[in-house]
Amino acid sequence: MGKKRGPKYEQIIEAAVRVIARNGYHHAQVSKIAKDAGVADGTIYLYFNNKEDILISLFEEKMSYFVEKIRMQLKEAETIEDQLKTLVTMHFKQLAANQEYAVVTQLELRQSSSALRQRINEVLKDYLWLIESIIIRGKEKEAFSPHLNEKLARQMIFGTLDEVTTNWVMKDCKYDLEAFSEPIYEMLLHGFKAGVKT
Amino acid sequence: MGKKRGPKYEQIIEAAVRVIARNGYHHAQVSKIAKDAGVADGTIYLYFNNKEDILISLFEEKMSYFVEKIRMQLKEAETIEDQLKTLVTMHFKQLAANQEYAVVTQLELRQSSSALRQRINEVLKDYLWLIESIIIRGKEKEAFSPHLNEKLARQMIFGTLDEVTTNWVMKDCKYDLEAFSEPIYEMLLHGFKAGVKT
Amino acid sequence: MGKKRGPKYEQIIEAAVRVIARNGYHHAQVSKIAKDAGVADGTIYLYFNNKEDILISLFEEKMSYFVEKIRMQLKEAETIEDQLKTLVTMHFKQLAANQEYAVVTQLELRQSSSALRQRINEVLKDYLWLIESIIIRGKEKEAFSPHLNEKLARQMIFGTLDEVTTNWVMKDCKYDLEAFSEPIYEMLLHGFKAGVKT
Amino acid sequence: MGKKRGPKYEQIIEAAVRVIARNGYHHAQVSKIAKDAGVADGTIYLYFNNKEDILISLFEEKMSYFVEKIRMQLKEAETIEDQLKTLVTMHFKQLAANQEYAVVTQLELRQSSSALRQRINEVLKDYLWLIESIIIRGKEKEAFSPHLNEKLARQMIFGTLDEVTTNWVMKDCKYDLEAFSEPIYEMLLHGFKAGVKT
DNA sequence: GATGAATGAGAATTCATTCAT
DNA sequence: CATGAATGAATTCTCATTCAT
Repeated sequence: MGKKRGPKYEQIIEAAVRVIARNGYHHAQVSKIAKDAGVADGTIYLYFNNKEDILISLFEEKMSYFVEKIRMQLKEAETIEDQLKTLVTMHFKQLAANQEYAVVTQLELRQSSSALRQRINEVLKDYLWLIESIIIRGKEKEAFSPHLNEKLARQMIFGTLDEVTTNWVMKDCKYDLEAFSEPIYEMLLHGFKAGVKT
Repeated sequence: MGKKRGPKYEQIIEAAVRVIARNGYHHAQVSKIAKDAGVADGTIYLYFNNKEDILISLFEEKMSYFVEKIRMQLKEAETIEDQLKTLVTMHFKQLAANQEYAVVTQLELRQSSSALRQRINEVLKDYLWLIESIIIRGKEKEAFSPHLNEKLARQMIFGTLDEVTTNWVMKDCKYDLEAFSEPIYEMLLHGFKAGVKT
Repeated sequence: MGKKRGPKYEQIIEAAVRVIARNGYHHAQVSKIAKDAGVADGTIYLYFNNKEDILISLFEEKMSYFVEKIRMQLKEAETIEDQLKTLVTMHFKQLAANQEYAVVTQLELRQSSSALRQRINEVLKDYLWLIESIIIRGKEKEAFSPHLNEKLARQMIFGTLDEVTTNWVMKDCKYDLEAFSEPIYEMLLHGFKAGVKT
Repeated sequence: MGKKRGPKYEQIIEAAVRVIARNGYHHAQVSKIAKDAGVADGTIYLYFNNKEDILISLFEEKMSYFVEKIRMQLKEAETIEDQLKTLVTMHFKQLAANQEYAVVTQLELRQSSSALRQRINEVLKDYLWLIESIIIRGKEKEAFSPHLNEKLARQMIFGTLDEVTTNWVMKDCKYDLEAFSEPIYEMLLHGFKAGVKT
């Protein structure tokens, strides 16, 4: 049974990100991760139950930090508009700041079996809910159309951010992702505002 | 080398869709596909160069039909608004009508190696360009904001449609996907109209 | 059952030599031979029982011609010494004149299964016996040592000619094989003369 | 990558000799070798890079021992004549002592692809050079004809020994191979001595 | 006679996981 | 705690041969 935490736990996760980013999901063997982490193959299994568990843990670890950072910034934002802007900006900013991780989440981890992706989605739920709560508050405060379907609006936000980021990663991160924050924010905002008296 | 066309070519593609949808990408062995298609294993290789070629061909075949159908419907649409509406509606309608295929594209085929996904993206380009051309015409006809970034708008459309469809597939296609056409269309339209005097 | 003879019989044999020489034994598929011979795959089986039969027949055909040519030349040779000289010279001369065939016999056909090589040896027997008969006559005429073991002497002749030819083929036939006739003849002759009063 | 040596390295090589001798080259599957060696299939790949590597290693291992043994015996031989005699005797003696290995080298290993045989020839070079050096010394010491072509003489020796051994193996090793040492030695010696004053 | 589309058996290799030390 | 040697299941593709036309 994986007994989490300990210095090696982090080492292994970091090694997994590096190995997957460099070699691709399908060439990221446990033995490579072990070597990169500076531990023996068997040691991996003292910290994780199996290979899938490494990937889930990697995603959990990184994602909770990702969401936490956004959650904190959102507290600074006063209006709903500012919150939406903050969300978009922070999403791009964090992924642009960690391109190795971006490659892993946008491209490599998607090659995992559908079973694993189900579990990854569980981890994502926290973030999706954060997005949805902005929509809900936007409707309450009449900043967004009262007819807005919250789930669909959330899917539009996440789908758009994800597609834009994936395109950027597939172009080898060679242009400025954060520059898209403003136009994406604009389009989303207007999409949600429709019918609101201004 | 695969000499395409012939009745068995279609049989094998259809069998591949069924086998992948039922067993998942990683358990879709060539022998299973052959059996389901009612041909010998070796026969597969008279029509396809290798397993990957089956998947590419499957996607090409289905996707070109998918796009062609939308392209034809678009001709009926007079205004840009109608065209956007048609795009969204037809996208959902066709995937809703072929749930087995939807599972294959939204979930299973994404597990393919990055090499294969590169080739899948090539096939997608035709569709992406069709979407982008609607945006461009929309700007020309001043139906959409003149400041609209065409690529980003295209990514918003595709990202949204894809995310909505994937969520639907992951919920086992148990609700009505086509019902989302209207609200999604509305959000997208307003997102693009922004700043246009009406 | 292969009903030999007919123009295609020869075509197929010649095609087999060419295909094996160019592609190597392991890449000489029946379909390639058929194509090169300008007949359908199935036609091969009207003239030969199976793939092995093509190879055996090829060897038989070529070998009987090879031996016949030597046998005829031997008639011109008056002394045993001349006969030995003729044998060596003709062996090299014929292989040097048909390098494609030399590659096939010296390198490619040896990769065949031991079962096939057993049958090839059967075909060789005629030639081996021709060699042996020279030895025997040499002993009778007291040109060779009376203690000579005929089988061993024959193996020495054939082993030497074969090794020399194989080395030549492995060096891409790029030096003059026939030039070795004289020195090889000399060594063999003296090897057999040993102890004979001269 | 194969980390040679260790008790299993030897086990696997010995198993390969047995399996090939019994089943023939083409039926010597890796799994059979593993089973015979008493290890798991995968273990093979901890010691060898691939199947071909087993065969090369087998040949290297055995051949270097074979040559070393002859080299040592040659030191005991004072005259060139003794050396030639030793060479012939030891060649036959060692193969006669290990009939399973003789079958492998004389028949089975020759079925390998030309790529593999190229590598086998590399290993053989050491032995061929040992033979050639005897010829050279023989000429220097005027035991052999000064006109002797060293390469051809070497090919005569090796070709003869090889042909005699192959004939013996094809007759199921059922007569005494070593008994041929003397007559073969005699023929070779006289072949090389020609023209030498005695 | 001639065709060629269809058949289907057979094997090397990888890599997540274990467990004796 | 940590190690790393050993395990063994699992799958694509080739090609000699057949037989309906």
